[in-house]
Order: sequence, then C-alpha cells, then structure tokens
Amino acid sequence: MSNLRSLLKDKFLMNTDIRVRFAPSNTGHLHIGGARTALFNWFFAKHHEGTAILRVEDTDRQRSTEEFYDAILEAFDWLGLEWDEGPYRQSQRMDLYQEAANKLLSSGNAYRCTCTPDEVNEMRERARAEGKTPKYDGTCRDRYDKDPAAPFCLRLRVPDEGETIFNDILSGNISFENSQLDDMVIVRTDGTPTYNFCVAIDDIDMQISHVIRGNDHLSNTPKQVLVYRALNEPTPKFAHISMILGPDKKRLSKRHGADSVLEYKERGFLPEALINYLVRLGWSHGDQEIFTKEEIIENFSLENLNRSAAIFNPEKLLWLNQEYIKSADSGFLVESLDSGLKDRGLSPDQLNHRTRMGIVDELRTRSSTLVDMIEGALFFFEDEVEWDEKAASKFLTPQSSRLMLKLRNELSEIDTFTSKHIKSAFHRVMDEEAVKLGKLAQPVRVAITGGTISPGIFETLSLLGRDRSLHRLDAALGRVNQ
RNA sequence: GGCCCCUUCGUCUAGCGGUCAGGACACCGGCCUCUCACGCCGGUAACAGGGGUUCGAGUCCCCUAGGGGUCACCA
Repeated sequence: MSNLRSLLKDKFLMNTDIRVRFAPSNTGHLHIGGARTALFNWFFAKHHEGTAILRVEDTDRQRSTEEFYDAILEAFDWLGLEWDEGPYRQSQRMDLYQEAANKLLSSGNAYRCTCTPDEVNEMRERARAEGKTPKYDGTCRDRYDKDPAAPFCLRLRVPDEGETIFNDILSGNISFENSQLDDMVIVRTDGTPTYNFCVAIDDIDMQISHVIRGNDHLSNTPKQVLVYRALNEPTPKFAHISMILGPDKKRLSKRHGADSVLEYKERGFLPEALINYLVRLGWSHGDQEIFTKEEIIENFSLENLNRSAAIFNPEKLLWLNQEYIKSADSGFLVESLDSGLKDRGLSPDQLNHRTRMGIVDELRTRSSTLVDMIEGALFFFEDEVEWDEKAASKFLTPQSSRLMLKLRNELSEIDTFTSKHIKSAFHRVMDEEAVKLGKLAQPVRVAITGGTISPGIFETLSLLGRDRSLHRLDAALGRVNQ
C-alpha cells in the first residue's frame, strides 16, 4: 500500500469510524451507573459496527488497586460485554502524556508553576471571600524570576476571556465562560499527569469519535476541549447522559444498596435482565420493555436517550429478572440450582437431572431471582425437613393426620409416582372422607416441605419421589402422635 | 454561593403543534386456584407554576420554582 493510500485510508477511518471508549477508574467496583454508561457506549458501537474500547484510568496511585481492576474485568465478563480494544491502562501510557506535555510547554500553551498548593489554596480562599470564582490567579504565567531549582507543576494556559463552546448530542451547544475556568494543572509536581489532561490525550490518541459519559463530566468537558484546542486537534462528539439517582433523588451510592455489578450476580440476577433494565433507564424504543441484546443493538441510538436523571427502581429490576427467569433455558437454571445447592453443602445428585429440570420449571414462575429459586428448592434436597412451627401447629393436627395416613397408604400403592396418579390418590381420600382438596393438601404440604408455600402439591410429591414423600409423611405423622 | 444540566402518573417512559395524554413496574379490585406464584380482566394516578408565540401548546420561547451535577497537584 502506498503512503498516499494509507494516508487516505487513515483519513477515511478517522472521519467515518465510530470509536467509543468506556473509561472507569479502578478505585472501586464497576457499579451500576458505570455499567449503564459502558452499556450505552457498547451498544452505540455495535449499532454502528464501530469499535468499543475499554480504558482503565489508573493514575490515582493511592486508590487504584489490582483487585478492583480484576473485578471490573470480571464484571464485564459476567455481563457478556466484550471489548474490541483494551483494556488499556493509563499507567502504561506515561510516555504519551509526557510527550504531549512537552509539546504544550514548547508551544507556550503550558507553563511551569512554582506556586505551592498552600499558596494556591489561599488564592482560592481569597477569591471565594470576594464572591468570585475560586481559581488559580495565573501568578506564574509570565514570570521570569522563578527559582529554577524550585519544584514545579505544569499548568495549561487558559484564555482569560471569551468562551469555550462545544456541542453535546443530547443538550445542544453548551458554553462556558473562560473566566470561570482556571489554568488547570496538567502535570503534577511529582511528574504525573492529571485526569483531565490524560483523558484528552488518550481520546486523541485513540481517535475516539464519540465521548459518551455521565453528565457529571459536563463541567470537565471545557477543560478537555481546551487541551484539544491547545494541541490543534479536532474534538470528538460528546453525549453526556443522565445519571442514575437513588430513591431519595440523591446520587446513587452504597447506601441505596445498589452498588457493584458483581453483587447483582451474587443476588441471583441474570446479566440479560440487568442489562435490559439499565439500558431502559434513559433509553426507550416505543413501548417495548423487554429486549434481547440483538434488539438493543439494532435499535439503539443516542437520539432516543432521555436527558433527565432516572431513579433506580429495584422492583422493576426484580420484575424483569423474573421475566428472564421465566423464559430461561431449563438447563441453565439447573446449573444455577446445582451450584447454589453445593454452596449450601447439599448434593444436587440426590435427584436426577430430569427431576431437577422439573423442579426449576415449577419454580421459575415463583422466583424473582436465582437465589429465590434455590431457596425454594432446598426442601427437595434436605435430608429432613424442619417444620415451621406456626405452620406445623396449624396443619399437623390429629384431624389432618387421619387424612394423611389414608393418603400415605394410597400413595404407597402407586406404581408410577406421577402427578396424575398422585392426584387420583388424593381424590380417593377426598371422596371417602368428603373433604375438599385444601383440607388435605395443606397439611401434606407442611409435612413434606416444612412450610405452607410450594409448587402444586401433586407436582411437588411427584418430584420428591415416592420413598422420600412417604418418609416425610411418616415423620410428620410421628410428630402428631407424640 | 458561581457555573452547567434537567423537569409527563409514586417510579421507568411514549409523545417530536391538533391524542379521550399511551405503555410498563408498583399499588388496588376481580377471575383462576390445594398454598405461593404465574396467567387473564379491570381500576386509581401525570404534562412543576407563570407569562408569551400560535387558530391551536405536554410539544416552541422567556421567567420563576424545584431537583441534580460540578467547582483539586481525585478520577
């Protein structure tokens, strides 16, 4: 390929390729707000057949940890989001920032500042006291008497007047008075680059076409735009999406119980449900509530994003999760059940795979989460049921024990223990004793499950199997006769 | 406080000048029913307020109020 052609191709790619990045810092887990931002980036890229990039901003040496780095990747792995590029790490790109800083220094867009943090704070205090915007006053801008031996940081020279305007896809033109901005530090005294600087440099270097991020970054944007301008680089398109708020309309935090993505995994949510819920917070496609990943990719667009903040609603997430559980593959549910049982020290193999398929199929309409499902299935796998006292004293009575004994004998006669045959057995007892099903079913339910809640009694008995059913009935009868 | 963003049922939202303001979650009834669910049917509930523009504003403009965000040698 000739130089000219490769140049043209680069030009072409630069203008038409959609390249987005999600840039978390590894100072904490991937929380659901971050996940939603990641999702919007990812779906936008996929919709346009562009490139989704993961870039970890790990320049905070105090708070960044490898544990969080791994946890973030694990969260994406669980969500099933694969990144086309990355993870890049800012900590490994220091040369790039250094080079850019030198460029700005030699072009005069940046300068050395020897003011100490204390002095700068004083300036801010003073300005605040005078009712002005607290900012660095530019003391070192054009100073020639700086002590060459004094430690220094690098600041960006920001115009005193005029305004910095950029276009936001969601909000239109947004302008900031330059007088509101100060000469921000781009390289610290210790030589490390700062956030707003790295972001701009990376976005330039990675040829990011669209910056999609939370609108808590809106006021950072002019600072970054100024870096672009100083470097004579075209700015990407911006889309500042609304944030997720807690029920008290405050910024989502640990207090709201809605934190890390992996925690949702632990609580028994399906990644598809979480994705669906998060994407629908701020984005919609007509009246549709449930979307496959493919449907989101097909229909996603930034134009359909809502500008206002959304309040996180756990109930709706729960509903969606159940919807996904209701239509989940039985094999998958059995796997979840099995691992949940093992975690609780129970052996899934007590009942064969076919039976476990039956169990999850009975439980899927009764479970908002996989944890609910597992807990609802425990009685099938425990050796002895522990009767709930309240339920037992109400239903395991001498009156009901007579019925249960009859039923026990009927059940022991059945050769294939299917729900159909079990049902017949129940009816024989009901007819003989002239009682309604409820009179018999509820005591039996307590006897074999320990409580008053379970799938249909015929199905439950059938799934439990004859031997174990009879054993539990006997145990319950024993209790009554004590 | 300065600056910036936002404002349709309790919540998520549809609406892109003319709609009985639609859907979903939640809630409340009813049906189904062996418990719990599921399912089905029905119901309550919103354009923050005030000015304009227009024959006509949830939709366009302005003001007010409220909410949020942000003001570091953190990210």
